Amino acid sequence: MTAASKIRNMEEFAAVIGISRPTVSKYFNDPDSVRHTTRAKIEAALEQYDYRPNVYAINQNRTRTKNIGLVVPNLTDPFFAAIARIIEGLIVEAGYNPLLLSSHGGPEQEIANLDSLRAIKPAGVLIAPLGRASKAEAVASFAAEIPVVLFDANLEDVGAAFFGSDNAQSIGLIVDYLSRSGDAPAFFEMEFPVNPNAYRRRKAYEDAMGRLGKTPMFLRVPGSGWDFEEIGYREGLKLFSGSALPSQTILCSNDRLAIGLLAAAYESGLRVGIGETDDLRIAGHDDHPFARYTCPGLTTISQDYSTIGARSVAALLGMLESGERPESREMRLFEGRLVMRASA
Amino acid sequence: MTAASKIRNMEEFAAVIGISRPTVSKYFNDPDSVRHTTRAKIEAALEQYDYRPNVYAINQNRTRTKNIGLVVPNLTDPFFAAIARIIEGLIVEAGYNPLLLSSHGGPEQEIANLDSLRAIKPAGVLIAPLGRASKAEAVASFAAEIPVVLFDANLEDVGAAFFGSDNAQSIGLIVDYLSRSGDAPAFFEMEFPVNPNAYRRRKAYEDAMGRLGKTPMFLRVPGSGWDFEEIGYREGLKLFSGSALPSQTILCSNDRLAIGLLAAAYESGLRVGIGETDDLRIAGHDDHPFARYTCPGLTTISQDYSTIGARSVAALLGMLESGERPESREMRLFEGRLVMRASA
DNA sequence: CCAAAAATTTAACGCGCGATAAGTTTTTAT
DNA sequence: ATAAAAACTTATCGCGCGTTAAATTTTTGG
Repeated sequence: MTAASKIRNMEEFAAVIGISRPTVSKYFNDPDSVRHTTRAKIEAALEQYDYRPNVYAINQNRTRTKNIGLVVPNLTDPFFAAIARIIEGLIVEAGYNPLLLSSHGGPEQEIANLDSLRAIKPAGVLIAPLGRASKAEAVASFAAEIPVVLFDANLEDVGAAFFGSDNAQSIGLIVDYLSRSGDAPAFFEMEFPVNPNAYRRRKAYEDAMGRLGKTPMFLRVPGSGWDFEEIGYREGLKLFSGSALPSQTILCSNDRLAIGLLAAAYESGLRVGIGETDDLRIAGHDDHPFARYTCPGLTTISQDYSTIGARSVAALLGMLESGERPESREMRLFEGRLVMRASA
Repeated sequence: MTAASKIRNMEEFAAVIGISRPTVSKYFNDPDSVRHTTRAKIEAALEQYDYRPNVYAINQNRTRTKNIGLVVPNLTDPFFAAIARIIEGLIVEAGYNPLLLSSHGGPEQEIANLDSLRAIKPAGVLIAPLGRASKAEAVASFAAEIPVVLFDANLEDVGAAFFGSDNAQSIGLIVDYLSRSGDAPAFFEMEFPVNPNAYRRRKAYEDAMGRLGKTPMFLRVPGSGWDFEEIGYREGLKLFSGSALPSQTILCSNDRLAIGLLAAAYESGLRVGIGETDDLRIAGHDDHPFARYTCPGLTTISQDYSTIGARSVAALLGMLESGERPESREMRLFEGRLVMRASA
């Protein structure tokens, strides 16, 4: 376990085993490429001495490393923290080295992230773009240099593939549910959302209401940025103190808005829930990690992000291992699942 | 803006400017070390050609790089996500390159993180240890090799410095407040917490109650791991359906437990708040980003983590720039601030 | 046991940059 | 203007590893 003399480089390490350096080098690049007896010798030596190849020397002459970048819009959002964690695990499992970067909600940071990634010559990059705020050209030119797969939010024709949620399906599902079980919902959303999914959900809501022969009711509130809870709360207070609502059921564009709205309803003395005596129903979308613990628990749509993550990673690894980009851009949307809780 | 011929390395870059490579090299290591006229020439060329030094070649012969590791226990916890973001910003500001790693609540991952950090030869590392679950010896031996500053949770004598919250002060403050404004609080906590701060808070609660001449009332619930909301919720349901509470005021060891407990209270039909007609008061600790949006808003203690982050980074940078470790281990605890909301 | 195949060794180069020593040019101060 | 100081150039190593070609050894299959 303890090494008397510290090994300084691969040469010395090879020497103490009694194996040539090129063979050791081969081993580190692919343990199966050497005879199993020599592999055993090397691995035995690895136990004794704590030698590890110098990553900088390894990568110096490589045009591509074993690093995979993972860029998310905002790690402060538990939704992205959770999906990032899943994807990180998959990358490690595949023998690559994940590099997690958060854009903190800003397109400048997103571009800065891509720049730092360029510097480390990643094998590939997974990006959940900021969306509307994304400087799409910058991301596109990055994707022209380095294999990129997008997830969560799409940018038209950028990257080799996109995996996300089927907003049309999921919003349709929850509008349907809400309409069957009570009033058809009004749609609570920001006037100028940062995320393209928000626009898709708006459209999906409109379509779903149309199918049911009902007129869409929009509760469009001012506010920009990523402080969704704050916006939901602030605008909720206004809403509940003002004139009558178009519907006693409110579907929020996402859970974070709904969390703010629930707080506003509570503070306004409105009872939220599906009971006879309740004043209001509120539903969300995303199944945010905290949606279980709102008061009452938030009825919402659960995105299948473990599948989204898995498929995104698989698509990227496919490109890396084949060494070629797919002839056509793959794009898959996965269905959401209705999660019924007490709020609607 | 566009370069006809791609620059491949520093030699070529120096050639197109008409400057020698060593000078260019000097520039990249310290832009102020060259004459301002040559600096201007280089920076003008940087605009034209998109040359960037190969980070791997730069770091190959360095024993220390410009990388600073940042290890947090769990990025899924918005509290750590927020503090990580602050610290990241400070590191970038200082001209270093942050590397964010989450231990995902597990000591194995924490050690794995330290191992990956070792491979990139960081100048220094900031660690918020898992605490009780941390394999302290592993962290200590890491700190013997590489400059380390701990924050949030302390490990006895590990690292060059520790910055955290003064749990004795903050718990004292909120116990005092709760006692003055109503019943003295019972203390809701996990039986075997993962975090050493939890033990300090337990002790602080005991002391604070002692100072007030009251008998501590512990609500110790089973549960381990990091699913605090789940534990608070599950055990809260049991608590509220069982025998009478020792006090109508409950102070939770942290906000995430409180969030779960609030959900349980709501579901149990208990009204939480400071009003005459309310059944129960609940308070927390940490000022979790979502504490504003619970129903009712959660009274809690706000940790001064912008100061904790700033001091931690400053201490580490101090070591790096002086090139020597401080003779004595610095340890500072910062006071928490009472945040009064409707829950208590 | 022998030939063919596979694995390994030896020797050597190159990657992109940091670093240094000695010589040259430019700037600064008197 | 001139000497000293500062900045720069030229030349040259070395870092730790990947990679290759040719020579050698070991393994495999018949």
